[in-house]
Amino acid sequence: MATASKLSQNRKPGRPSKSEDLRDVILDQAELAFAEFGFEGASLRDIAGRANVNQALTRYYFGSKADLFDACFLRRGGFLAGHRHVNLDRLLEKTPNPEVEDILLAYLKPQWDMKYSGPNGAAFVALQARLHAEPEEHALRLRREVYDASVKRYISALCDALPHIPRDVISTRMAFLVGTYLFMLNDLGRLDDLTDGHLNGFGKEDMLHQLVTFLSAGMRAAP
Amino acid sequence: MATASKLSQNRKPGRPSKSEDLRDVILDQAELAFAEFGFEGASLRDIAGRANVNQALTRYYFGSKADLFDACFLRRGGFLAGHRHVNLDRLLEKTPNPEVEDILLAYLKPQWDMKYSGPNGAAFVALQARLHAEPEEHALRLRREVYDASVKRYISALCDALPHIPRDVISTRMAFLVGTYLFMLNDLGRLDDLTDGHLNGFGKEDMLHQLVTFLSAGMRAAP
DNA sequence: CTTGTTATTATACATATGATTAATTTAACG
DNA sequence: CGTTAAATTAATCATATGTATAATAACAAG
Repeated sequence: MATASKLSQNRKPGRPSKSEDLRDVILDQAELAFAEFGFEGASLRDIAGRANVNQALTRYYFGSKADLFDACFLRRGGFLAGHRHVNLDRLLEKTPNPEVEDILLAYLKPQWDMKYSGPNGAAFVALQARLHAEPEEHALRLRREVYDASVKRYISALCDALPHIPRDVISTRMAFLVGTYLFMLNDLGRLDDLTDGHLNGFGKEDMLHQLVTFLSAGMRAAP
Repeated sequence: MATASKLSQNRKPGRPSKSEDLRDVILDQAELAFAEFGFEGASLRDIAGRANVNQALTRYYFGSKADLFDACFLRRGGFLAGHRHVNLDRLLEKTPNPEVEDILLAYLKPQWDMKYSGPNGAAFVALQARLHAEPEEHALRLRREVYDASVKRYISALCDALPHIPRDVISTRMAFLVGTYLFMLNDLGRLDDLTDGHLNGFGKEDMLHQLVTFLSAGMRAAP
């Protein structure tokens, strides 16, 4: 562990550790606000207020509101993509020819865990769902930048596991999958409405298992 | 077909046919704007401008901005739910014990057709996707009001077709399904990104078929 | 035509917002 | 301590927005 003096050497002068904290505090609160109200609905004043910080600080650190949103998304999105990447590495290392279920689980689990890691994790799920519903070109670029590489690796893994199914079909089904789990995670709390409350019997892990079962069967279906 | 004189008798005095048209023109333009920019992002001025109408007219006809949004959603949402209802009626009448594929197709086709019925149909799909990503209580009530009854009927039909699968599981999978097709329809134009352009070979009908295949397999999966 | 009701517009109001600038504080360093 | 650069704040700007009101236009009825 680095000593305090070493840390202060690495740090640029005039930039104390406290400021790094504020940067993250702003990001955390922005995450919550964007998730709850959407990009247009959230206001910089509100975000700054939640963070107990002057509004101009958001501009100082992140530039425009759009830049703040991007920073928000890239932070946790990058973490998520990285986690997925590692999961697939480990799986392929351990099992040369993994089952479809295992591949899907490697993909879904990080998002799942994030959702239940706390309010900000859940907020990020909502953020993703919103971003997917956004038709703007910029939103599309963001998503591609963060996720595309990882998704393509998983498509390849699925192709290996399902050699009799054309790659085009697998790609399409992978897109189905993204919609399914995103929507589902975001809507989970209200799923009871459809089940007349019978859903309470399912725990979080049960639900993940159900999702994997459902999606694996879809992946395996003869085209 | 009613004569012009008869029509003018049915109409309330002081409410000429032209005004009914404007009401719909506003709804059409609001639909496009809400779909493109979201509820907060769309502005009444912009909507009124597109409709070549004074902004105060939106208030005159619909009240608040939120009311306009609701009217927007209920109009086409009601049409959609009705279409689904009829489709299931006809299916059950024709085939007492229909296949899962037929049930799902009856559910999905109306939305599919709407998407390709023109710009406003496509906009409504985007609107739905946005509304689903919205955590507000009001958005939830809207969706439930429009869709819940219809969805529950389809769940029952699926339970009959899959007697060995518990109702809870079917309900959950039906929720999966909604997420899948909504995001997919909304994302369809950009699906090429994942397939390196190979998707062009699939026509609209092919894609619907692929979706039904995928979802049917998921529905049938042993839980 | 006159009247009363509805449809439509022109205009104004109050406010919330993102951006911006200048001033102030904080901390590292010589 | 004093200097310097970065971090943080206070205050202002210009504007876009939803709401609201009053005036006008269109139209049916008598």
